[in-house]
Amino acid sequence: MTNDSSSPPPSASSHQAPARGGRPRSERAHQAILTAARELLIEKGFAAMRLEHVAARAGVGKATIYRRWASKEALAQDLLAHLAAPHIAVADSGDTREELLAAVTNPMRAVTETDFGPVIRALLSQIASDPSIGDPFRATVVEARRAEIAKVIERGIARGDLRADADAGVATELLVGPVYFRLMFGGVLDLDFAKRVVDSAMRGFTA
Amino acid sequence: MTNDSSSPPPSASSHQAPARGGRPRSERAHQAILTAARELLIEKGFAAMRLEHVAARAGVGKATIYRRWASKEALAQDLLAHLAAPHIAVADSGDTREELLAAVTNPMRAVTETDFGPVIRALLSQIASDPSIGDPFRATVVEARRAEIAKVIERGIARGDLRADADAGVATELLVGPVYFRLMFGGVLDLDFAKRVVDSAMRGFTA
Amino acid sequence: MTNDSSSPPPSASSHQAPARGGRPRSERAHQAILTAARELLIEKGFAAMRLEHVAARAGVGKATIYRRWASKEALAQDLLAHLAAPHIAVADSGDTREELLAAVTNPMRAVTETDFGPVIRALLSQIASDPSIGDPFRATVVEARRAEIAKVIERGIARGDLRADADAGVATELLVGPVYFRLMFGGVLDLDFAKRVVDSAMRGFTA
Amino acid sequence: MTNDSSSPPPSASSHQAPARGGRPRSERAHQAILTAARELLIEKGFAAMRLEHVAARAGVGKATIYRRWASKEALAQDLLAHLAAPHIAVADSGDTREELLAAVTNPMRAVTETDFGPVIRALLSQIASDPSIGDPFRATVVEARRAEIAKVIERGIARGDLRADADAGVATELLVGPVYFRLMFGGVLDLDFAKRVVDSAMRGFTA
DNA sequence: TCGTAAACGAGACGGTACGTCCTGTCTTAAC
DNA sequence: GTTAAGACAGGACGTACCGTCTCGTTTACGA
Repeated sequence: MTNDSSSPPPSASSHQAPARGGRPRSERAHQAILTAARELLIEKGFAAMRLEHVAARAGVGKATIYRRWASKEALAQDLLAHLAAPHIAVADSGDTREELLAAVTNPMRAVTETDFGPVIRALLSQIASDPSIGDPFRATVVEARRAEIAKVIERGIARGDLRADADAGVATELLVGPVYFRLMFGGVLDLDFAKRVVDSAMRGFTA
Repeated sequence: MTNDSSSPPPSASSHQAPARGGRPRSERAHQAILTAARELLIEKGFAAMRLEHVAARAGVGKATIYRRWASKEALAQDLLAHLAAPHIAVADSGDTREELLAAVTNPMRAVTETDFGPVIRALLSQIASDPSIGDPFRATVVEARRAEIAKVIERGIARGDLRADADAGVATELLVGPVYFRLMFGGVLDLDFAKRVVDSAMRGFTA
Repeated sequence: MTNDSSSPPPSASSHQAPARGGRPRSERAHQAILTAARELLIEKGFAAMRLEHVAARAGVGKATIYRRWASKEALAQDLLAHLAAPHIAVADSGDTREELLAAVTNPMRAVTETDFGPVIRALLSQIASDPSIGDPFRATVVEARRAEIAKVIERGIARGDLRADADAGVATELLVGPVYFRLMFGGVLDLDFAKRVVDSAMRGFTA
Repeated sequence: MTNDSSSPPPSASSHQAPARGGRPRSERAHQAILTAARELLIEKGFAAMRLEHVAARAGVGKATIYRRWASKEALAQDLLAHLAAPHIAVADSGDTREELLAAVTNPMRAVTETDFGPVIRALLSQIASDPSIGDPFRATVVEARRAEIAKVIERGIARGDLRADADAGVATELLVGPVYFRLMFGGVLDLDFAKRVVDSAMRGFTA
């Protein structure tokens, strides 16, 4: 992208006013809306979350919400992106097992210890069915995590800890899939679970 | 009120009329409702599916729906249970790898080749967040699949194909988790994918 | 009217449901809406009368109002027609002056002693500017009054009380115009005023 | 704050800026607002006239309107007063019938040939129901017309053309009432009508 | 020739109401 | 006593304006 930033539809985020004169948009209102939306999304779920109630809880007029986000979906996606970002990176620790464990515990902790858990729980259907939420989420959060895990596998192969033909193309599924499976379908999500997933994935089932 | 047989909630299924005199319930209406509900759930998603539209498409009054299901959730769960049942069992084939592959391809085919796919996609949030849908689903479908896979692992160990300490407690997550991960977050769901999941899970990543 | 009653738009009144099956429209709701609308129209005026408040005061959903009247204007016009009807007729009393006085006091009393006063005050602009209200009002109420006064003039001429060329074409304007003038632009509306209007109109100003 | 001359409400008109330093009010903006307001009042009526649209059409910010007029009512009343003023005076012509005719044709022409017609049509309800518009209108326009007609009657009596007890207290109602009656309730407003009103009022109906 | 001060166009603010739609319940006539 | 039809009270939708409040800019006056 080399254009000089003048294109009106703010492709990625929703933060900018459409520029020029007039009273600037209130940052206070913006944050109040995001907070109220997160709370109500968690309390009521996506379907039962009412923008009318978000506005009331944020102490804001409905128009102030619609000025920034075109729909409930867009607001929810913004929320999701903000919450997911901090729990993706896996640092190069020198210890391959430790890094694989981090690949499991990162999403697990995000999901059990932060608001990302209830929020993504509330939005699973939308991510899976509604491209207007799903596509941006896949393009950013999911791809970032996949890339991070691919690097873990590469480093493990380079260290000689993992076999040379370890399948990086399904590693994310094998390591993170179990976490989301239990998020949806129940089962404890603790460190022991994470370790058993990593052990099984490393050693395999075969005798 | 002195009768004791008229209590409305039919504990298990929703199929029986409360018996007694009067015009019997129409089987035609029942099927028409389920079909219309399935179609609209797939077309619009759970949140945007309107009982008003279900009634209209089924050529039925709204009261006829409420007489049989207490809520939109109950109707959706009924739909889900009917669609999930046929894709769980894994036959004893004598070949452990083949059985593990079936444990992956069973849910994968259900999800890609039948209406179970779009329906569960539409209901993921409800399953994850709403116990009134999630609990029955977990208690039946998920537990049945978990038990089926546990038997596969047991048979594999008995045959000597799998190591004695293969962790059956996370095997379902390792084999089926990847399928749901891709269902939600994108990625092809084909036989090659299933084989790579099974291979990785059997051999492990370690050198 | 000889048509077979199947035409859907109820040309005159707003009372009939569009017929056939289903729950019939509630007469209680209908009356409650009319009462609440009359009260609020008088209290607040036409412009500041809110259908939301009419609904609330009547204990009715907004849709129940919109099912019967297409707009605030239609509801107001219905109100007006009901209130105007009883104050038009002038009985043949045998006394011409008495009948002319009745032609003045009839609208004067309607306007000062009944709800017709505040209601028409609130609707003057609509009657004068909006044919959808004005035309029906003119065709019924105004024409009826004009015909009634024409008969009074005729009887007066027949009795020899009025000159043979008394101009019936402007008699309504001369007798009723003053009442509406004061309704709009202020001035007392009492029996003395009515008598002075009648005296002036009978004797004329000329020496 | 210790000054006592800065109090904002300019008692009579709306034209003066509150004086002192600063940029003077723009006469261009003032006229543009009045023009846009007149057009929209005529096009849409008082209730549907939006200050937001007035501002847009005048190419002016909303605050610029509110700086000059406290409300939509005040703006409308200003409009009305400006338009009514030129059609009130009745010159002493020496001919009583001619002057009485002028008393009828003055408001008739204002109403049929100038913007005063559509404007007052749009404001009748407000004049009749809302003292904030009605009182100033009565105090200026109506009283001025009443005084003008009283002088016509006086001159007519002095000339011996009218009877000594001709009732000046209802003359305005008798002469102008018919014009407003037809403005509201329909009927042609032409010279023939004016002459018939004057003839009837002068000669009376009595034989 | 500069502040100082107010008005300017623009547009966001917290609200209220709009007219539509949907929910879950209720009421009818027909079968 | 179930059916299709449809009215009911309630309440959220997304839009449109209200009257107020910043903004950054423009225009005049007095120091």
